[in-house]
Amino acid sequence: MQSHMPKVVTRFAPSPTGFLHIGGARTALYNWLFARRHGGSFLLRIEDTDRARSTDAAIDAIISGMKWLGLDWDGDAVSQFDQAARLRSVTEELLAKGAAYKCYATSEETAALRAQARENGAVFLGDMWRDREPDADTASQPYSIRIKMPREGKTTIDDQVQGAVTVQNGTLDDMIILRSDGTPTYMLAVVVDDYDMGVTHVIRGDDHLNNAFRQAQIYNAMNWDIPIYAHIPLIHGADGKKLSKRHGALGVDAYAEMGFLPAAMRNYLLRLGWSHGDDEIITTEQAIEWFGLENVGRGPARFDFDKLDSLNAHYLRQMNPANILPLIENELENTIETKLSDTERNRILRALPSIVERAKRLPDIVEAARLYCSATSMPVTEKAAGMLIGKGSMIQAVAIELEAVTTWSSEVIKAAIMSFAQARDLKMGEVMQPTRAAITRGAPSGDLVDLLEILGQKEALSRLGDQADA
RNA sequence: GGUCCCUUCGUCUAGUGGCCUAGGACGCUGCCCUUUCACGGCGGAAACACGGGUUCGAGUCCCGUAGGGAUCACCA
Repeated sequence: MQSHMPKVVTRFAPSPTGFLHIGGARTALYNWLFARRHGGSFLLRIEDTDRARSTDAAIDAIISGMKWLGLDWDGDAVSQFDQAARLRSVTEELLAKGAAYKCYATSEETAALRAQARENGAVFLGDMWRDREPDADTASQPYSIRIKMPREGKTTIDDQVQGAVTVQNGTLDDMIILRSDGTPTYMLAVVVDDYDMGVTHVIRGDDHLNNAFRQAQIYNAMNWDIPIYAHIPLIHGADGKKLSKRHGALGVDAYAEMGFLPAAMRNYLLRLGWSHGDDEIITTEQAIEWFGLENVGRGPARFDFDKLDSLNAHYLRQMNPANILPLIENELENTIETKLSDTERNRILRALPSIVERAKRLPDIVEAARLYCSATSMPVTEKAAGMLIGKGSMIQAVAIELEAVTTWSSEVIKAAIMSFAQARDLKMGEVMQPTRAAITRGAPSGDLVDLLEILGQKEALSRLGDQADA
C-alpha cells in the first residue's frame, strides 16, 4: 500500500430480517479479510431502515454468528436507523440542488405504470412527477422524494471483481430515496452511511451490482467520491438453484449445530469463490496475508457439504483433545443421560486422538465417545448380535483369560488374546470379531486392544460378562 | 420481457496466447495396509457449453448462439 493511499475501510451491512446466512457470512469474511490484509478497519452496520421487518432477534443472530465465525469488527455495530435525521438533511440538500424532487404518485398508480412498462418491454423510470408541478390540491397530499437520474450518457463502474461494467444512464430509474412517511430508503442510507463511515471498499453480493449504478448518481449529486466496488457472485445450493430461506439457506448457527468448526467454515467459505493457486488448506493467518479481490471468481458457486466435511475432519484432527471435549460434553451427557464421571472423562481424553481420525463432524465424536462411557444401557446392533450368536462360551473364556491379566496394558492384553487363540487353534480374527462385538455392541471403533486398555479391566470384563450368555 | 453479469472434470477451482498430452482438492473408484470402522499410501475414470473469427499458434482475445444467474419495491 502506498502511504498516500487512504486507510482501507470495509463494512458488512446485513439487514436484520433473519439469521446470518451462508452468503452473508462469506461476504463478511471477505470484507474482514480485506480490511485485515491492508491494516484497515472492518465495520459492522445493521441495515435496519425497514423498521417493520427488522427484529432484535435477528440482530442478535447476526452478531452471534459473526462471533462464532471469529470475525471481529472495529468499533460498535452501527444502526442505520439512528441516522434518520442525517439522511433527511441530505435529502433536503438534494432537493435544494434540484437533484431530487417530490413525487405525488400513489403506490397503486406507480404499480400500474410499472406493469405497463414491463409489458411494453420498456424501462420503468418512475418519472411521473419529474417535470411537473403539483396544483394546490395535490400539494397537500403525501409525497415521496425521488432522485433525478441523468438521462444522457453512461456510467461505468470499474468493479474489482466483475471488471468494467457500463450502463446507459437512460435506463436508470428515478428511485425513491425518502418514503412518503418521511423515512429514508436503503438506497439513500447505504450511500450516506458508507460516505459518513469513510468506507473505501464496498464488497458485497453481486445482487447489488445493478444498484451500484443507481447509487453512484447520489454520490455524484452530492459531489462525493464513489467507493471502490467489488461485487462477489452469490452462493447457490447443491442443485445450482439460488439459495433462499425457503431453499436450503441456513444460518451459520445451523452449521454450528451440525457440528462444524468455525475454522473449517472459514476455510471452506474462503475457498468457495476465491483461490490462491492450488492451496486448499488455508489458515486464517495465511488468508489474511494472501487475500485479494483479483482472485475472486466471477461465476456463482455451489455449496458442497462433502467438501465442508472433509475440511472439518481436517481441522478436527488438528485440535487438542482437551479443547474438543468441551465442545461435545453437553451433547454426550444428554445422550448417556447422566453427568460424565472423571474416569469417563479421562478415558475419552485418551481415546480422542483415535476417535477424531474417523470423525467428520462433532456428533460423530459424541457417538464414538459414548463407547468410553460406563453406561450399560448401550444397545446391541443387529449385526453385532448376529456375530455373538453361539459365541457365549468363547466370550466367557476370553473374559477369564483377561481376568488373569495383572498388568492392564495393550501389549499384555494383546499377548493374552493371541495365546488364547493359539491354544485353541483359532485365527486372531475368529476371536477378535466376537470380542469386538461384545465390547462395542456394534458401535464403530478403532483398534480393539487400545479400546480395551482405555476402558480398563473392570469395565471390559463387565461388558464381556453381559454377553457371555449369548 | 428490459438491463447487467457469468460459463474449465459431478462439485470448488488452477490457468492472464506457446510451459496444457489441461493441474489440484472434494466426491466416485481399483489396489495395498488391516481384528471392525476409519486414517494413510499408490493408481484410475472424469472438464475447456457450441459455432464462427483474430493469430504461425486459443481454455486463454473478439463476435454470435445456447444455457445459467442477478435485478427491475415507498425491501434491503
